[in-house]
Amino acid sequence: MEIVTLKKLAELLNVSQSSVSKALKDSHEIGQETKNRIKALAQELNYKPNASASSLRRKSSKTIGVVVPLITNSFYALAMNGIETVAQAKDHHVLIYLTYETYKKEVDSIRHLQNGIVDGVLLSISRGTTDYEHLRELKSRNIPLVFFDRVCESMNGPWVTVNNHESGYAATEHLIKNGCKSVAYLSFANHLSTTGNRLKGYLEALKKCDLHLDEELIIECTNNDEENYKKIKKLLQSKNCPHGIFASIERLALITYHVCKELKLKIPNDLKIISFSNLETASLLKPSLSTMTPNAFEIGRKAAEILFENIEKKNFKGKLERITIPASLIERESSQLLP
Amino acid sequence: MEIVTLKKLAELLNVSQSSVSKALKDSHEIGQETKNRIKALAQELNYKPNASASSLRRKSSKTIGVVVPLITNSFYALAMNGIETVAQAKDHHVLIYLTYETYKKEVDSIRHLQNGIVDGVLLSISRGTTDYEHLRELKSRNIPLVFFDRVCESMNGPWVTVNNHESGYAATEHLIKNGCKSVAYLSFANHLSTTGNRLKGYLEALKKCDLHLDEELIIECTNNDEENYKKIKKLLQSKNCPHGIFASIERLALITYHVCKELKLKIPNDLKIISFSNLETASLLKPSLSTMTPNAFEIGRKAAEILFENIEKKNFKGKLERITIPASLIERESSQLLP
DNA sequence: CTGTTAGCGCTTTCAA
DNA sequence: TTGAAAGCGCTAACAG
Repeated sequence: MEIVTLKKLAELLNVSQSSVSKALKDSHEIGQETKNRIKALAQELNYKPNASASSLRRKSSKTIGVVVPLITNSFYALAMNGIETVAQAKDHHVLIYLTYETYKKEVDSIRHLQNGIVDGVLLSISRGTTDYEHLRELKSRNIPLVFFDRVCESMNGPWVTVNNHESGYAATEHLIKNGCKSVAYLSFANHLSTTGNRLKGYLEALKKCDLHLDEELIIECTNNDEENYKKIKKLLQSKNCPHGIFASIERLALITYHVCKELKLKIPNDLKIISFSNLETASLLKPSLSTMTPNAFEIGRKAAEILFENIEKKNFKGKLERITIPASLIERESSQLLP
Repeated sequence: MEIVTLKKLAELLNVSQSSVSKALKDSHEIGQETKNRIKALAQELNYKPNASASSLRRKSSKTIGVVVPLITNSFYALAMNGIETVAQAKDHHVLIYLTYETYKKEVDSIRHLQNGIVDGVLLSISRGTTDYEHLRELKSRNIPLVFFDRVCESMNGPWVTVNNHESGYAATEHLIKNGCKSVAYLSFANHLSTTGNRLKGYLEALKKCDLHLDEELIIECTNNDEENYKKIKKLLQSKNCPHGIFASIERLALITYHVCKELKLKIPNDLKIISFSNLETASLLKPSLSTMTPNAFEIGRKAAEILFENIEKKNFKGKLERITIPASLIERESSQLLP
């Protein structure tokens, strides 16, 4: 089966290619009569505009790109829904790129997006990224960029994220109030704006509550879950074993649950836990997991909204929107105060 | 900042545009000397090939599209990893489209993919899809299509999926062997190849085990979780309350857990549960959830592999690959045989 | 080894 | 209201 192009339609109808193009876009320059004929044939032959050609020409594509580190993280899955809601209203497609927390894939993705393929980009930077040249390139091509969740504080761009510092503070304070005399922090990539600020909140809470800061209670976790498991196990077996654990990301809380199972530690009796998380099953776990829960949907929605503002008035230098949306502390069994 | 194109590089270096193009592709037609000069300048000026232009010209884009109903489902999140592994090896990008279980978004996505933007498509069809015209269009444009997970049995295409019938049988039989005299099936869109075949397996197991088939124990669930909650609650409150429940998808098992919590039903004492699921937290739930677990990564990996076979020998009519990968029965507390 | 040339399919002046 | 023509940036066949 032959592929139908504007040219072919034009030949078949004995009109010019440009008339066909205009007619299909409902341009006022074309008479109703001709429009109808053209549209009818296009429909019949199942004409589909070639996306590459039109974006090459127009340098715009009715598509936005979303670049995220992982999708096995409930936060991103939910944020995506918020993004989609807006994109749909604006009649744009959404392309998702996964970076798997690596710098290389992030650069690749941004580069792929750099030419005509999208009108704007939403990005949550990956763990491996410390250099931002690829983002500057993107901006230098006038492709609007909005950070969400993990933002780049050293770049001059709009963003939407969680109130990480305050929430980190609140989570730690919650554990202390519920009786923990020592609290460990399971860290993940402290250079990231999210987990880095959660750490700051943790430190601040220790100070305010007059708890001694023990460096050994700050566990540096990575993408390697087996290692994380070992580190956490070691912590919980040491005589330095803390009363409470604050996990900076949900994966680490789950690993802690597994370790406790192995070591037969009772939560919250032997150890209290709270975690940043959007996990749907938090309330069904044994014991149910106390969480600091970001409003993922809203963060996605708002970021997309700002992106479209930037796309629509590309040349207008508006104010720099940087929005912080509070997370909610949801107290469940894992951090319960015991009688 | 000016955008750098091949033409500009050519002018600056006093060579032809085609030489630049070839040099950057490391063509053997170009001398080492010239190559070096060209590459150096390209690097310096931060040249980025225009993806639209080159795919318009080559009619190939080094990109594949993956269209899935949802990403808040751990199966798809994991399958994506398998797909990515292959795509990466083949030096292709992956674009993800979410259909949110709707026919409209599936058609939109497939149409968007229909021109030049991708070299091939992986698809798990959405709940709302019953008409396949959009897929025929895709094929008529010679864009290879491979189904994964939810396949379209009435279309003549390759696929990779779970052994749904057998697994449905095994899950049901497992409940019966562990003492359930009656088993309910939480269905979801029986017209889908996955859940439809699970239902068949369920029915077959009832028959083989001489259990009476009670139509009222087949609960038709939808995308509306509130309604699903009500339906399941009604089932568990009725005098017809089954001994066991087999959930066709993981969301429904979680809802059942919530209902049991509300009704203070003890699992597995009052009710045993097993579910199709790739949920990471299955073993941490209270009680831990018995699952029939598809090999999501492998399904994604294999589907991508077949897609690339199709892309690479586009005109070769190879055999139609239709692969079934077995799921694993993982017995946990929720379906335990009681003493 | 290097360059010339002709488009890919579409949009957009500008002229009729 | 319609059409002619130029060109987006790149590739590839062909010539030198």
